[in-house]
Amino acid sequence: MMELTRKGEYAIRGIIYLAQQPPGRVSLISEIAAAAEVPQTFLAKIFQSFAKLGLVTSSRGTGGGFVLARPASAITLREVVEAVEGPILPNRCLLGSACDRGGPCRVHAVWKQVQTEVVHILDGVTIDTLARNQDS
Amino acid sequence: MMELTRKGEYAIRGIIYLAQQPPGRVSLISEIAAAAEVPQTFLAKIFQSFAKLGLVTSSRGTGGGFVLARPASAITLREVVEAVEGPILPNRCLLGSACDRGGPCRVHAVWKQVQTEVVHILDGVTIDTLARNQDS
DNA sequence: ACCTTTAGGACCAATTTGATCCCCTTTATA
DNA sequence: TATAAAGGGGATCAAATTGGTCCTAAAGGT
Ligand code: SF4
Ligand code: SF4
Repeated sequence: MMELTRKGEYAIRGIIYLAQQPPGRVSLISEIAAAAEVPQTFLAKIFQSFAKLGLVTSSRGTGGGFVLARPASAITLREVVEAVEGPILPNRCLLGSACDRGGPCRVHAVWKQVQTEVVHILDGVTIDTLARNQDS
Repeated sequence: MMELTRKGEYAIRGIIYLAQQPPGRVSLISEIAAAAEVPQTFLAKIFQSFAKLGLVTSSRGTGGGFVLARPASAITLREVVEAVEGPILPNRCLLGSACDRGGPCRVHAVWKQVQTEVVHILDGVTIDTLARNQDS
């Protein structure tokens, strides 16, 4: 239950690589894909989502590629995950106001709590933390 | 992300109904399905899982049906969810010891934390709590 | 025997996931 | 102003998962 999909895993690996580059350095999608060991065309889609959400800046043409749009310390794991997997939502009923049955039941509050906790954890982790190498 | 499937939702609704019955009262799957508004044959499968895991006791033939195998206060929401959805596992790498890539990365610890938190929340909720009606 | 009720497996349609391909647009520069 | 080098976006597709049905067998009561 609650498994991250490949897309989410790839997204994280990809943006971590980008965060490990010298600030301002432009990376090609082919380069990122190779480094993160992810199918290139698939990763391209993922980075399109990133760009649309303003996590990364993309530029086309010769010399184009991707750069982080903000410092890695200002991008949270939650943003990255939600960019490709959609909102953290343990139960559908957390989106629509009420249940399709007779009003929200007691389980509702539990899912709400799960959602809150997970969001909190993921909000507390920034990409620069993840990008730091094992050593130190 | 992290959505409970129909199966999980049905499982919870079904076992809550069972918990709301007078202790020892045997319920037919048809009765539970009608009350919980769940496809009967599908719910039957779910209760089979419950039975195999010892959450409910089943008996066949005339007068047969399902009863909780333990008091509702001794069945946690986690048990119910895991019975049908499998273990709480935010990332595959939490199951196999190490990653298929170069050893567990820093993200690993985050997923571990998510898992621990969610398990903790779900372990803290018992079915009798959920079964109590809105009033009081 | 016969009816009732769960057990278990086979089976199936719809959806989601994981991925590839192709053509378009943008941009630098020869 | 070609032309090559990127990314953008849509169509498409196979595999896996989800959601659900059906049928037969086994067990238990009368
Ligand atoms: S039954 Fe409860 S948990 Fe399920 S959808 Fe309705 S309010 Fe949400
Ligand atoms: S890259 Fe990190 S989070 Fe992903 S599977 Fe490997 S250890 Fe787990």
